[in-house]
Amino acid sequence: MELSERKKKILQYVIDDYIQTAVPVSSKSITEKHLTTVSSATVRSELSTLEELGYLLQPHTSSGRVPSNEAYKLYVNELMVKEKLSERELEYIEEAFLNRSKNIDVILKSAAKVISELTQYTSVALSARDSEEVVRTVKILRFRENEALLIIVTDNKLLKDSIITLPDGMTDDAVEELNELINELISGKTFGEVGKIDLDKSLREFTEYKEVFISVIRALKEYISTGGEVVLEGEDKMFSHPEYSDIESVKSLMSVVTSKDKLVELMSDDGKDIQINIKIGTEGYDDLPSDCSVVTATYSTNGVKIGTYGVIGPTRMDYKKVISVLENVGKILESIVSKW
Amino acid sequence: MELSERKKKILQYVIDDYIQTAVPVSSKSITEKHLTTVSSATVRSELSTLEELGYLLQPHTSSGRVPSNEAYKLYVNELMVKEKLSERELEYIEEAFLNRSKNIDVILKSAAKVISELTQYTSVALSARDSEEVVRTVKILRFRENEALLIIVTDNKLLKDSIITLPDGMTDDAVEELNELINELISGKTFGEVGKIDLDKSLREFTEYKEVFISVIRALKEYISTGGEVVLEGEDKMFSHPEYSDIESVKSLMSVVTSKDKLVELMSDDGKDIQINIKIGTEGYDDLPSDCSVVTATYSTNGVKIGTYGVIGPTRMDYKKVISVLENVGKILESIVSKW
DNA sequence: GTTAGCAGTCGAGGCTTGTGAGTGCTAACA
DNA sequence: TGTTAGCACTCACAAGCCTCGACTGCTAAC
Repeated sequence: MELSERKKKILQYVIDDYIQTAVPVSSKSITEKHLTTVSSATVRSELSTLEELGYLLQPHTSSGRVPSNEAYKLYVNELMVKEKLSERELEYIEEAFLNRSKNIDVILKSAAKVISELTQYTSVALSARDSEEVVRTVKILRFRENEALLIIVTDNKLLKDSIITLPDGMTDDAVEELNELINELISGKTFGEVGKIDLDKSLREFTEYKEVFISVIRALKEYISTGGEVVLEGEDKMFSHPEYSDIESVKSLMSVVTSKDKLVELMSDDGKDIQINIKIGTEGYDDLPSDCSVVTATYSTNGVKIGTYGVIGPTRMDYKKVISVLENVGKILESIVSKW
Repeated sequence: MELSERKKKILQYVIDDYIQTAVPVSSKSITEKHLTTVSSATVRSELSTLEELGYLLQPHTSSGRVPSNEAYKLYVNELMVKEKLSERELEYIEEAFLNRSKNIDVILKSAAKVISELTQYTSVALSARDSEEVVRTVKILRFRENEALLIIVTDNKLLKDSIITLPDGMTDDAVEELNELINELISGKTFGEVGKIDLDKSLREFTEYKEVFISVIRALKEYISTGGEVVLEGEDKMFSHPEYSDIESVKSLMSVVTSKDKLVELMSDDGKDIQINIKIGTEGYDDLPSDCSVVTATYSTNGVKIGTYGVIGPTRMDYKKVISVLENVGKILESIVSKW
């Protein structure tokens, strides 16, 4: 059943007000602030229809109305008026990525920070570690007699480095040779394929510096299997929402947000082909308080994921703000990365 | 005034019990659990003397006693029986640092995690960024046409790397030359001295690749001035202490713990010449709840700081456990670093 | 379809009371 | 002088009760 225009308006008022105040919305307040042409009794009858349709809930008989999860879904799809960010906010985003390193960890951190600052919600960033992602090159850079940096460059042009140990007496030429061999073996392969490399077989072809070879492959595999970095920002912002004013709910939020595995599960997109993913009410996630929403956005250039960013907060979340921020951060990130 | 042996014993019982249960300790419980040879009335009179001396507090007339900050200080200095870690715990620490990178960030993270896991308190790790620390070498490693890694190696043998951009057409020889020039300028200098380098003057001597030179120096200065990495672990553990069961206290704890500046201030040692630093009650730190303690340990090899590690928790903290863990982590860390 | 009026509902906050744990004091004893 | 039993006293905490006020639902009239 399609809602009448007036019902839609009223529902929108209820949701907007509730998002702002966190207090159940009464018929009176609607006639005072928005619909001054009709009386509260009229609004009341509309409200009770909306309640029958499942869009509104009443915490108890004599209280105002609160939006249901259904209502929020309708809101983000139809009702919501998208918000434009202010000049200041846009500048703030730009500046955060100015002069920035290409190291994936650094970018994750900056993005998470910007998102949390602008939305005032707890934000999370996951570096994509897609098994379909292709390793472009691997480089071994020796910087001391016994130590070298292993740099992994992937298709999305972001980097990750880690330190490996070289055996005594290894010449620069040997390092170079090893480098070439490893590249031959690995570059062009997806993460998934690298994970399946048969060490024994490869070792037969390359016998001289087995240990280094093994440790390089191990570092690579470890990097791939750790499933991406997770960055958290603004965890203290959780406390500012009245729905999380009891310890128990904050505790459960925290336990999810500090556990990498749970977070990754929560931020997985549903396989839908949309860029921004909104989970309202987070039914099915037992660890979370029931009145939680998660909004995530996955950014990519040329079909290769850069990462997934998002915020976590109460169902009564300022979706329009959050979505604008995520969209704008996404735009800038993608333009920066594709410039390289 | 020196306390009698029995008073000391009783004080110790009170503190031990209170640390375990978080409930004010009654005279009766002491005679039941520890001092079965005397009556509760006797203990009561001892308790009231201890209270007069300022070691005990009574939340209200007719409740048991709670240790004062003075009592905790006495406790950690004299009364406390040091705890030995179990075999399992020692192994756990060892394993955490096995096969570990020398990158300072990675080490910080592991250490913070181990400390938090074993003590069950929120733990914090600061990488030392001592202005007295000496830069041993700086290395520019080119890994792509326009990009290079800048690696900073300091006296404590830990590393930090960041990415810099090279101008088009720069030859490998030029990079090498730049590398030498920068090393000439910087190696052997302390962080403090590097910070004071006069860019203009140095530029006169080196004109060819000004921009790269500037960006290298800037990266160095930035690294030095950011004042060290801060790692936080086990923030969710705060919730398990009954003293932080109201939102306000958790909020204030969180606000300190998520702010780098506040944390650094809090973890500064008092300039005392001891390795382990205990702040009880944290008077003077307005941002923290008053019933907080911070125990920190600064590790070093050959007089060079590796970092400062610690836990933050309620005054009613299991000091003996915390101190043992910090000592053992310190031992292993120092032995690992000095092996290099 | 809209409105005013009125009774009914329910949560929040304030007040009262009962309960029990724990102390302080006193007087007696070793 | 140290120790003990006994008893009156104190106080936090929880349960129960009451009042207040914000809303709603319903009804009858426009």
